[in-house]
Amino acid sequence: MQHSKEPTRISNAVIKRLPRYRRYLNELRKKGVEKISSNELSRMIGYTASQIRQDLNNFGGFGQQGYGYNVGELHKEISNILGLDKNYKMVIVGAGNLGQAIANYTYYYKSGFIVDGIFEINPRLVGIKINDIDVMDYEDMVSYIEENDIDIGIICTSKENAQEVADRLSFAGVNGIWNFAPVDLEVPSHISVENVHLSDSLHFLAYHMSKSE
Amino acid sequence: MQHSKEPTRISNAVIKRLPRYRRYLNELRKKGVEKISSNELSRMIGYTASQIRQDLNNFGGFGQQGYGYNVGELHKEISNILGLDKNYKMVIVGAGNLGQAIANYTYYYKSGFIVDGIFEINPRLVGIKINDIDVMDYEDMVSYIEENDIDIGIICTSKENAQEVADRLSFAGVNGIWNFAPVDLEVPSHISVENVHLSDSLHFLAYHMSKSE
DNA sequence: TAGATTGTTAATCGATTAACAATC
DNA sequence: TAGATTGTTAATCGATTAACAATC
Repeated sequence: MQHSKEPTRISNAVIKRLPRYRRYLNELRKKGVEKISSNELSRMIGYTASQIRQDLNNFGGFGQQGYGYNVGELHKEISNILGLDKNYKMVIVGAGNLGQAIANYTYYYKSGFIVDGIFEINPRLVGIKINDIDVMDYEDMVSYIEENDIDIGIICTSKENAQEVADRLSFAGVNGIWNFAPVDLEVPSHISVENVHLSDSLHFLAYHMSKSE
Repeated sequence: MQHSKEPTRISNAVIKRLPRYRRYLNELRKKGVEKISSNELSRMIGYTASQIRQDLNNFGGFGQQGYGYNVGELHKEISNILGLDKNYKMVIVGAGNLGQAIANYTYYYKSGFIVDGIFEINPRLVGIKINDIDVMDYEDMVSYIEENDIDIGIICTSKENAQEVADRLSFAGVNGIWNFAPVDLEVPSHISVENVHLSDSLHFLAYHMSKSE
């Protein structure tokens, strides 16, 4: 009860649920729904009402007793908590299939994640454009990141090159790394890493498929 | 102590760690390392030795007291547990950027996941090949899946179409769905769904970036 | 045999759920 | 006011870690 807000560290289990809350709230908002109770949300999302209230109260009391939560307001609060009230400048490293796919995949633009450039070693690809984004020489990456205040590096290289790329991104000063290479990276503690391990995901699916037969 | 093995359900927390164990064991194997202790593994992977032993003992005693674990053997055991001792036939639904990327991304081939076909509504794309895989008419998907014993459907459509696709895949008889659309699907309980929610992943990264400043 | 390391039980920690008083 | 629903504390459940006996 002393001091300001957010005294305790919030667990990742809670944070992982926030984007999902946000997605449902966004759908409700688009449908013109103004108000929602934890019970109604529970029925939609599948988490218990108790958990929803518990989760939200980690960040403050967004609801109103006897009424529920205001959909638009809660959506905005969660967006803010997630850090979506600003834009993020990103570069992709590796212009292979995966890098190209991510350059072309514009879904996340809406929430302020902008791909600013693509870096590649293969000289054949340097100079072309993908989805109107320049493919540049990997050797020029560090200076580019420094000069353009890039926030996030997206690693789309082979697993053999991924650590070297992570080192260079860290040195250049990104704050976050979105890693698609199937390897765990070592980076300075002030840099955040989020892994998308597609093969792990597929193996997890395989497990459940082979069990349910 | 009665009955056969695996009496209790294994938690997803455990299963999620298995692909990671497997990756490290594979690297060790390639380096020619034959034997590893839970303590050495712990130092590499970052889980506690206790947790590693606990995890592995959910499936049986793969180690030898006073010695440790045989790398090759353990790798194989984990592969089997995950269901990687067979091949999986997959179809991609949606030949947009993401679908094309996945068709081109051949990383998971190595572990027996084979893309057999791509289905698309847009008639302009029907008939072309992507990475030597036929793009076929979405209308023909159900019969194709039935005739070719497809195991997994990969959903790369918009979120608006994803549920309809999931319904059709379920009807056609796939056992698993790998869902890249940013929406949670409803499917019969015997079908396994694994979500890759790229925007959620990016939002999770954004949270940690904005907190560590 | 002595040393090492597993397999497994017990203790701890953390996350989820239940309950209910506060309050709109 | 009565009814509804939150915010929050307490109870439960499950997962992780510690400890150690079993055993190679």
